[in-house]
Amino acid sequence: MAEKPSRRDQILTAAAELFARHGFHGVGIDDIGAAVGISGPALYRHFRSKDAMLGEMLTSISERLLDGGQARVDAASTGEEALRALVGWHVDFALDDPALITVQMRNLANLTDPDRRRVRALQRRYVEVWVETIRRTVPDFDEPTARAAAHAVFGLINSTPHSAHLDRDQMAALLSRMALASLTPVVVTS
Amino acid sequence: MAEKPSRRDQILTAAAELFARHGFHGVGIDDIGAAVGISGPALYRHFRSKDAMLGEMLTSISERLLDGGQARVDAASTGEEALRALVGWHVDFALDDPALITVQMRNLANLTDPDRRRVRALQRRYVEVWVETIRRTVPDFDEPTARAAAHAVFGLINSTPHSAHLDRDQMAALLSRMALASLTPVVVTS
DNA sequence: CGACTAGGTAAACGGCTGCTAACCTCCCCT
DNA sequence: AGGGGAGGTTAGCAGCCGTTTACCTAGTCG
Repeated sequence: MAEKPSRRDQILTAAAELFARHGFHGVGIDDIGAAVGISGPALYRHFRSKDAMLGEMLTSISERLLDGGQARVDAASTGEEALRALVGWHVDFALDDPALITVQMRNLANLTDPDRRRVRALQRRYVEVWVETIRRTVPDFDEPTARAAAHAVFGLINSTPHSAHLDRDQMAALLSRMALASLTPVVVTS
Repeated sequence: MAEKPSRRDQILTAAAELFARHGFHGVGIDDIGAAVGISGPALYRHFRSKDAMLGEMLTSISERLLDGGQARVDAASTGEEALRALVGWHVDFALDDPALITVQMRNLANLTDPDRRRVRALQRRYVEVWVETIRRTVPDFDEPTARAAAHAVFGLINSTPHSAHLDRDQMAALLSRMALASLTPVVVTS
């Protein structure tokens, strides 16, 4: 049925789950192996090192976030529509891949220097997409304020992993509504 | 002579800073010692173990959060006033002690089992204070929704450490405004 | 059919790190 | 005046864990 979950990706998703739960240093190479049925150093047939796993994981997350966000903004015609699409995109991502979101939030410090630089650059570009979109619809925010607001909205949406007591659709509706409301304190949301 | 406050607290704040920046496992005992001018195993004159430091740090944070929040709610007369006070309290805490907030968010998993249970219990009570206060002013939220909303607001406010590009007062104003707006999507804020 | 490769195993090594041991030195205190 | 505790120091151990090594299979293919 489901075609080729190519070992590498299988390992990456299992590792993401473990990293999210126990932290990068709290997970051993043997734990990751055991999670995919093989054991221990067999992982080195697929990755150069444990750091490389985290590096690939985080760069791919950051790329997906940036590309998806950019695409949604480009597809929107009005600024308000763009903001709504951006919020929806990030909410969907956070709800569908809570482990990846958690790892991205917590484990930036565990990256090797070149990897961290790359991830940081991607994240910065993603934030810029948000900043521009926010300023289109909330003109009374100057740039630093819009940037801080973007980070605050990320925090709001990324809180998902800590509260799974609602089902997916309710959670998506709640988070979108709160995120948009937080950004448009003066305007009445439709 | 129960109080020997300086050294212990000095160590705890230094350790909090380091844990926040590099993660619990990313910080060595020697690093913590060096940060307070002494070196290495001298810390064991003050703490039983590295885990004990984290345990004491997190329980004290959780107690401070709970006590302060409860006090502010008790001092308020109306529900809306209580919510505003609660938001202000949490914003102040996050802005004044960003390292503690970061550690509390990221390093729960590194606690020993009994410590984690204690901290979890305190956090749950703090969340309950929020849930009750939210439901007083946003009656169309049922309890699980209010709980999820509380976590979302925590995420919003706790985003502070990731965006320090505004000065304290502006940041406090922005976060409070966004937090309140996210919780009262229908009502116009005064 | 034989050889190469992809992917897996178990065993061992080596560095890092939390913690202990042994010792030192002020300072306080009857 | 001098003994004991509070608080440091350095040296070293012990265990964990990422990585390497050597070896073992199945398939694939010329």
